[in-house]
Amino acid sequence: MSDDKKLTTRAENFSDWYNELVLRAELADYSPVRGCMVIRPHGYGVWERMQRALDDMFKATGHVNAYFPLFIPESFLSKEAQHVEGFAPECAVVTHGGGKQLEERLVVRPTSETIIYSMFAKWVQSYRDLPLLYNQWANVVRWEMRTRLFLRTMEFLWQEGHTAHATHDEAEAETRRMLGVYRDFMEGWMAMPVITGQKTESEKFAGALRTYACEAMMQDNKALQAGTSHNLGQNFAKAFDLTFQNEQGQQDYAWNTSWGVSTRMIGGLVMTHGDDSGLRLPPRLTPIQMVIVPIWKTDEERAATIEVAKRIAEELGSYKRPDHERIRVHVDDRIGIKPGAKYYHWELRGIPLRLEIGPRDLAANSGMLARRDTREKRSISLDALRTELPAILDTIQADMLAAARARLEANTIRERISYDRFKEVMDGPGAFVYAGWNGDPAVEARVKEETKATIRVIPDAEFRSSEAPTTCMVTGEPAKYEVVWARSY
RNA sequence: CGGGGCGUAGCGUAGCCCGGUAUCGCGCCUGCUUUGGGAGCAGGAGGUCGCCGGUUCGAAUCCGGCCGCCCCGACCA
Repeated sequence: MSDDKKLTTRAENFSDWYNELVLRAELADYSPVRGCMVIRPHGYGVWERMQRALDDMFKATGHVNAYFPLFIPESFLSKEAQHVEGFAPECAVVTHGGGKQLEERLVVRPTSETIIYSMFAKWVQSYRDLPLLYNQWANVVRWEMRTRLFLRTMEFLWQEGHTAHATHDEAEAETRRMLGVYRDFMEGWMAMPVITGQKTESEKFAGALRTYACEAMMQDNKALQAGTSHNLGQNFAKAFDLTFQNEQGQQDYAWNTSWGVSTRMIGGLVMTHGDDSGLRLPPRLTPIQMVIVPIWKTDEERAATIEVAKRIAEELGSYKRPDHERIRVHVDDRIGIKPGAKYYHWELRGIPLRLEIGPRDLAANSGMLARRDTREKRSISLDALRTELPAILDTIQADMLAAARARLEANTIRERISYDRFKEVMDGPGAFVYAGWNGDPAVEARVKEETKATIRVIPDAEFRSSEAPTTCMVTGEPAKYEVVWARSY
């Protein structure tokens, strides 16, 4: 795809901007199958970085990976009433195989609770077998009516954690622990600040006791649910006869949790950090951290600058360097393309650093280093790259989080506002609005109907306002909770 | 599934009302000259005009049907 045209700006049309950016930065493309996308190497490279970081965090919190089948017997889904009600309408179902109609239809997993807990039931007899702390990296299918690249596709990639515990409290602690892992990942790796909290009844997972979520604010001030963690109670254990003998010798149902994040996070990354020149990738997740653009006039200069560039790339990226000192460098040695065109190319793709090396630099053993996030450009000694780059990348990572956090705060409303004012805000610029709620689902439904805004979360303590709201924004009745309202993806 | 828009070369488009097999830009290929913020010139390749049918001597264009995609709604990670 060509790089020569300007992007639609975010102000002109945020939605067009997003679609164009995803396509032109070569993160993904539309596929021949409606609602399904192809994740291209640049996008998949980001996903691989995400997987690696998260997988390390899961392992460090005691989890192990396993893999369960893509196909689930249709009857499994029906065993948990809420679950089937929530997922049946969006399931793809296999009716034929090998040219014959199947005796029992197979559902293509929309999520794997049922098949995983059916297996857990086989493996657990005693409290000594607990907890089971499993995770799987997989694809799932949900037959969506309306799709958008990364944000909602019919097939998507994710990880789903599934655990079984002896007590409610252990399961609750696990649910909260993994929500914290997600938050750490989103803030520490994606540089995307989130609000954590509990979902209301109407927004919780089908079959869960409680659902917790990480909500991030996109640049159009809409919320993106970026990760969820569910305390499933004993609902699935009862449906799949997942029982164990406890210390007292009695049979008891296990307590389950499940938690997941998906390729949707890549959409969140784009809408958190992208600008009108293209993508901006945080250093910890970008497939390429620095691109070197050699500049020359003569053949001799070309040979010399490319040679130096390649030597630097090899040194900095050597597998012999310790992991935290290794820099992912790409040399753009394409011939016949002017340096300026290369700058635009890599800026569109969000590469955090660009090093320009021309004949003048070579003579001084230096290069021009440009930051994608701030567009700052300065001279740097080539000998200093090795020692300085890790700190520069850390700075970019931190600055991107700080900028995103400042934007979140600038578009958050905490002062008491009237419901009329709330409607204006939602119809206008949008915001995260902290307000009192009387706890009535009917009020929630009415606000959604009238403003398209929903309660994103009942925020965790650290996010709540210093002075709790006393009245419901909509009815004026005493407030039961402080909640965060916003339109969402 | 309701509302709106659109299908012409890899991408974006003109032509369609007033039928005569296709315009322009970008990209791509070759050569030469270029290369510190989107190169220039010359030559060249690439299209069953979404699909099926109808009208006609003749259809990108008119008529009927179908399919697909995008956007807005209901649903949703």
